[in-house]
Amino acid sequence: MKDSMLEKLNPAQREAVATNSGPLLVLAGAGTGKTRVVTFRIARLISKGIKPPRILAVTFTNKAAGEMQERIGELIGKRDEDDVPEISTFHSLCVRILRRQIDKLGYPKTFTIYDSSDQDSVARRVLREVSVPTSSLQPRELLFHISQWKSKGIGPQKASSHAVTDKEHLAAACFRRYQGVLKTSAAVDFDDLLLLTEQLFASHQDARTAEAARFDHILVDEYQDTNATQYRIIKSLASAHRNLCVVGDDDQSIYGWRGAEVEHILRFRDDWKEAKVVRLEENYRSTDAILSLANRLIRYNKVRHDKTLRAARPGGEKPKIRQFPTEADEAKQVVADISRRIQDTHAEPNDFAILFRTNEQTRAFETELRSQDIPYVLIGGMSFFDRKEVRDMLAYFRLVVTPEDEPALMRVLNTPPRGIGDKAREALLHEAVKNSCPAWNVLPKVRQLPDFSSKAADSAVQFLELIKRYQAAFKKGSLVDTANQFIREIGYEQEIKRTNPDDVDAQESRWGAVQELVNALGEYEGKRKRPSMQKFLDSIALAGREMERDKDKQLKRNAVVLMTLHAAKGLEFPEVYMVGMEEGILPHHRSVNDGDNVDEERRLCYVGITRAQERLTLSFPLTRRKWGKARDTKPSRFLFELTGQADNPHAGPPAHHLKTAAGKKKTVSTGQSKAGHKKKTTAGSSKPAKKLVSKKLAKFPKKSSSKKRT
DNA sequence: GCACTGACCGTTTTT
DNA sequence: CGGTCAGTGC
Repeated sequence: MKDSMLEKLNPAQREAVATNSGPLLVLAGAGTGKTRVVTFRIARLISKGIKPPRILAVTFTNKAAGEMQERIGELIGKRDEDDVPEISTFHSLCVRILRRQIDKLGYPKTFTIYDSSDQDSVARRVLREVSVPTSSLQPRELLFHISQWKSKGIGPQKASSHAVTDKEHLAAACFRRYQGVLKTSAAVDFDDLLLLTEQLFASHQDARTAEAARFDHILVDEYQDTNATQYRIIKSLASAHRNLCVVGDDDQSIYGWRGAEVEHILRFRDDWKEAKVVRLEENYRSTDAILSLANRLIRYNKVRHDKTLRAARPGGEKPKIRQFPTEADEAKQVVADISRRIQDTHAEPNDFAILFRTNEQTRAFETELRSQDIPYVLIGGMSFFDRKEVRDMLAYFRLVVTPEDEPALMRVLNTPPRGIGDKAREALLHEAVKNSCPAWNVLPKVRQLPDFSSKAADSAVQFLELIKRYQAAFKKGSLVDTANQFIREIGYEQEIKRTNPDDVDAQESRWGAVQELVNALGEYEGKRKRPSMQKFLDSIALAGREMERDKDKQLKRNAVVLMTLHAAKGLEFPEVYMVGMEEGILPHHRSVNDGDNVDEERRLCYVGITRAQERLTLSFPLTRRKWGKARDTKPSRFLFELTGQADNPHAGPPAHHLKTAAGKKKTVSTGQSKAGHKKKTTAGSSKPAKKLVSKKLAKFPKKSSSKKRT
């Protein structure tokens, strides 16, 4: 990269990019060119003579990592696989460290990574073993507490001293056992990846220095979402050279529920006293009309760095607020609107994003998009890797790599059925617990267990032989060929046919998924220099739902994007639809009821609004079906805040204004005009604004917005 | 040991 | 409404 490229940046951005060494804090609002600064900075360091592998950039999602990699590639030209900066998520970074060092903590190097369903099965087992009825502590709750502790760096030994409620004490007691099961199963969960890395650094100075010495420069994106463990890992890695650049925005902190603490970004200079601070406050992404809504909304948050983003793009189309009778109508009209825009304007499907608070909301929109033949991508949600047949195959693969993996063993021990039933399975587990060894180690001895019939024992031994044979085979031959042979020998295709006797569609779809998985393995194998099943499984565990196969990529390149607000962080779209803007959804009722998390919901809303570049539509249905029954909804409080209608709830916006606005224009427009209306009619009503507005809005359901602007 | 049936219950967000 | 799980019959 040439220094002349710095001219493309504004002074603040240039300052951030051109700082060569020492700690640097970039406080960057939404759309101020954060990612650009990070990528330019990396490119510049390389041009100043830093070897690319000496640079570590940490991102929050795999998607962000991939995009950054691509942009840096554009800036510095394509390089050899071994001569690029390490750009990864916290979790991938920790996996790499642990694959090198975990034996120091007494784990085998072939550990597996458990996903939430594996965790769930461990939790259930633990609760049963200590005979805790699920009425006093549910597996979910246990996992929730464990995860909370782990994200604060609290291990099983320390947990009980942090427990307050009865459930927490119970959970703390189970925590030790849970961790024990994981260890004997040679497994780590997502939180362990971070926690164990931190523990490794704390207890093994040599490992810490060795890992820290790999890098000269560290950059962390989305720093506001860093939790205590992540913070300490970064501190360990950067403390020697102190070339640490963190970039973030406290207004976009939306992972508090996962242990993220905004304090880390607010108190950066406590630990890095000489840190330079650069603020980016000029927003290039959104029009002024959109940005002023966002600014108005976020001011309702009490605790924040006070800052106001300036819009570099004046004017713009006024954002719309729309309401519909039901959520089905909402989906229909939003999709119709998109379809119309694609036909009438130059807009392409990938100019649009539909953003949700919860994954469950996507269904209606998917159906609608499919029936309108508009291509779409659903980010997150139920993925290919959640399908039963895919999970089955992956369990077989996992077992080959890590036979101690108990959930994998339990999953496939009798899939397809080979006569090993509940009784035998219980006996196997019981024996494993008794000897505190992996269930796998019991398999050779099942003939001695009275609860194993000779038939079950025969099957178990045969199963053992099968896995052992393929352990050897996968080490020698090509992954794909071996996998195909493995699957044939398992007899999975016949099993699919047997369990779906009259449903050819289901048979094809299931078997197709198995073949897709093998294809993915093939693509992986073709791309890597040193492919291994273990690394393939790692990438699925870490990237999982975002892992796209090349074929999908082509297909979905130009598609409407459906995703949650959380998943939308860091992205931008010309046209954004935020749907389900109602109380109970955004803010989510769990955030309102269990604690004071409305501020985080407000930030979530803020993140959504600031994704939009040109055009923003907020909508909600007047009723929502839940468990088969339709229930009335209330518009989200954020709608009142961002339109300025919540400032004085007792004066409230006048009825006649809303009537005209909603009736004539068939849309409640937002923006500057509001102030005028509001002023001249404050005398109108003594009712709280919310009630009034919601009532008035309710009178004009299902009217599509007109083109009229204010 | 295995498949089918009805009662129950109710998901925030993610690596 | 739709997925999960315990209980029942073969």
